Amino acid sequence: MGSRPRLDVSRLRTDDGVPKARLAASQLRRHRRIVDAVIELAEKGGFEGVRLRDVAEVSEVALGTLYKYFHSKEDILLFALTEELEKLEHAMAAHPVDGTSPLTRVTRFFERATRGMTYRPQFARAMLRAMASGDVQVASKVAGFHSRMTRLIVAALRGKPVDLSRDISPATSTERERQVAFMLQNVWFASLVGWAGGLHPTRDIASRIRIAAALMHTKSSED
Amino acid sequence: MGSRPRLDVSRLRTDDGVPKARLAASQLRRHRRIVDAVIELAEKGGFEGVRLRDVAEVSEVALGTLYKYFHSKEDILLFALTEELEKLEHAMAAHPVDGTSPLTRVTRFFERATRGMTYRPQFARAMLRAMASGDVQVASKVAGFHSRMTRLIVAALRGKPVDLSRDISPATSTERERQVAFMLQNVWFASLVGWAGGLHPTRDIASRIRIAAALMHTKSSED
DNA sequence: ATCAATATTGAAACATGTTTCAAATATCAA
DNA sequence: TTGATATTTGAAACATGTTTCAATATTGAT
Repeated sequence: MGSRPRLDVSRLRTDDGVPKARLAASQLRRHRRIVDAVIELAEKGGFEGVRLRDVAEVSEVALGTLYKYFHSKEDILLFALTEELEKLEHAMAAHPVDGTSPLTRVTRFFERATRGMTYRPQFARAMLRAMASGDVQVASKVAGFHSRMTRLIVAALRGKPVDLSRDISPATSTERERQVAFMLQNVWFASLVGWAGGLHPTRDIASRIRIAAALMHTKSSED
Repeated sequence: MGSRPRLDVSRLRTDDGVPKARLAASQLRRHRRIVDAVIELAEKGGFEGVRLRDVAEVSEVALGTLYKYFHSKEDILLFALTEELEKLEHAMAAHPVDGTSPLTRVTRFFERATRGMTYRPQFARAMLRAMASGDVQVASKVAGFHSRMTRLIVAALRGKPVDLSRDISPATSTERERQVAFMLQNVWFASLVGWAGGLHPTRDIASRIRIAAALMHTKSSED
């Protein structure tokens, strides 16, 4: 919260993750080194494994500089999460999920998303922890994540490829679709957190989603 | 995680919050002073407002002793949350929610629960933050919280008073009821977190629950 | 190439959760 | 009451996220 960096280098990208122009190549490289170092450390030791002094050392950047680029430890992990989401978006655009009913498709979508998260368990745990930090700073980014996920879910419900070029706006989906997407995300997130805490195995995540979708009678996308 | 306290004073209560016998009265008093101090500080400054050095000072207990009674800052806040849940349980037992349909009743139940949480916003934020900490230590307590909430939700769906004397067991509810309860809790929690992060007003919490319940066709408790 | 503006470094300091431990107290059975 | 045992205290130390700042380096316009 306190004082912002004097020079707002941290605005390399907008809050939505859109790259801002006008950034020296060396700065982009520094930015990447930082993120890569965090990923590397998170893969080994999860959230706690990411010690910022180590991040600074691995990425060959001064500790103070880290804070010119990011607001906090959580902020870096959220950035990494955004990159994961981008991968998922591209995968969905290139290879839309198939299946004959919205229920099947949406279930398969979440299976894919879950696999992407749980493939590197420690890294996933670190990102989840960052999301759940409850920090106000972070909450708005989480909201952005949410609306991008909604777009993907709606596409899966409809059985159409996502149109990534199209802006994210409520106009592209019905109220009902957004409500369903909202709930499924809630269930997905809660299940991931439970999984991360060791309360249940990976497989349960998918089954909860399926149950939730079924409960909402996700048979046809309008009903 | 690390080393447990040498002498397990911290087991004043079991993980479920059930008081264990055989505790000197002076220890119970210390325990209470600690919790009260945390509540007092959390009401003023939320999660960050709870500085353990202050807790120690206000409760007139040495810092090291705090850690004989609780595993962490989150642990104390979770204890406070459990107490809130107990209040809710007693309120529901004494004055069951009424309404002619499961949808109405469950909605009213969550309105009551929400009011109980948001009445002291900073305190609520602190408890939510503790819940979301992602700590494994804490995850199992959250699971316990979950099943107690499930019992209350099922009672509301059925329009019967909770039987607090009855043990919490799956046998007391149908699969379907538990699934609905699970999802509503996910939505409730996510909405509370969104509210805590300033993303939306209190009123939206109730409306999301209503929408979620309606989506699941919570018209009669078996259907 | 030179200079002014801007960014990075290195190192120390700070804040706060958590741990440690010897000395002082409290508790309780005999 | 006394002594053995268990608990609490007080104070310092530790770990790690975050901030600060003077000295140094980089960059971009001229």
